[in-house]
Amino acid sequence: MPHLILKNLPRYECLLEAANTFPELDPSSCEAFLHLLRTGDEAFLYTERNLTEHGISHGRFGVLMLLWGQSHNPEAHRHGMTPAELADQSNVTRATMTGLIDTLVRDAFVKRTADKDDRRMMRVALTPKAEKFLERLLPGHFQRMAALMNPLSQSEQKTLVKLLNKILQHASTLNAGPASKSAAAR
Amino acid sequence: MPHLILKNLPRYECLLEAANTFPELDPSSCEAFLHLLRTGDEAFLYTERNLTEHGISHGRFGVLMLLWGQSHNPEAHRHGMTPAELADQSNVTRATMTGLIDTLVRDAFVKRTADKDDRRMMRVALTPKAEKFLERLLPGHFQRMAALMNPLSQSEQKTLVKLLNKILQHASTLNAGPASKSAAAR
DNA sequence: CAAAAGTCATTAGGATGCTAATCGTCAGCC
DNA sequence: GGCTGACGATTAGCATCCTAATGACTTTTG
Repeated sequence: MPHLILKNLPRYECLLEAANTFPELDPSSCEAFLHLLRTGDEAFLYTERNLTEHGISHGRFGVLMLLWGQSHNPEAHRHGMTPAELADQSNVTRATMTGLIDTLVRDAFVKRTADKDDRRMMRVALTPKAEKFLERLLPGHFQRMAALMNPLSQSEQKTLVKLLNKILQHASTLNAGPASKSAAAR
Repeated sequence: MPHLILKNLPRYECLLEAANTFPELDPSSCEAFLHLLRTGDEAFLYTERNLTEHGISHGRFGVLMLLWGQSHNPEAHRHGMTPAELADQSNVTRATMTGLIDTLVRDAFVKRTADKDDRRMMRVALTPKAEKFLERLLPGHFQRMAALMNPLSQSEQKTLVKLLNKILQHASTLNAGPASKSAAAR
């Protein structure tokens, strides 16, 4: 499930040429956009391979990390999280979260317990098995991140983060803003 | 199908703290990695919304763009491309490409014709309907790319591309290299 | 020339994640 | 107390993309 289906990005000259046909095309923006998606795909692929080798999908890993982060947070108010909380802090729907939790329960990585106060809710918590699993998995995972960013000096990494953050902030407002159904002329 | 399941990236201090538990964790690399994936997701989401509004999936759009690029390439040797060529230049398998072409044929966006010389092969080519569709769709698509990159000056965009390219080159070798089955200790 | 090996497209079956609809529970209001 | 509307979790059905296996065809080789 790559974000960009193109393996070889177009040369800059091709973008310049295409801009003759489409005046809306800004070659510099387009180049940056394509590189962003392509690099993100490749980086994602590299870490995901590690996860699948350990028999866990990316989505399930994300849920484990969310729970792990919460269980290691001193401000944590309660034990475990509800499926709704997990879904809200992820980029998946509640229905999808139900499915993710299903498979995690099947593999004994999390436990579902009914909330005492509100019987609509469930609480999801890591099992010791999951803790051990993460302790085995995470070192390699972090090593891969470091390996990926190896060609960049620390200051280059800071620059990258700064630039990406500008885009991220802007994209978030763009994505959240036009919930008004009609974003483009049809 | 986001790459990163985390909506809110961890604060840098949390990474520093986690590095105490996991000495393999390089906070700066980790931060850069997470920002890369997160920003890529958000940027992707923004352009994909435009595509779904026009009733086309991201994968199908990619195939159309590949065919469009080839048909506008003066060096193009022959008319159309084979499914294998399309799959090789994409990030999907040949089986997936068959499915993508199926739906594109159903929507009359491409035509399948048998290759005269090699009867194992098919040739896939855009229909006039697809050309018109792209001419209608692409301006908005390019505008979205430009809008996304708007907060960055042109020189910042160049810097971003340069940094991303370093990562991309390195990640490509990392991904292609260890085809030797044993990438990590099990 | 004919068997073996390789290539191309496709099919079958599975995993993942979505939207929409459903069921149970809670909270406000008469 | 008993409706009514809102919310939490789940289910059902769908789309996408994967791996592995299959059948048709071409090329190589004895």
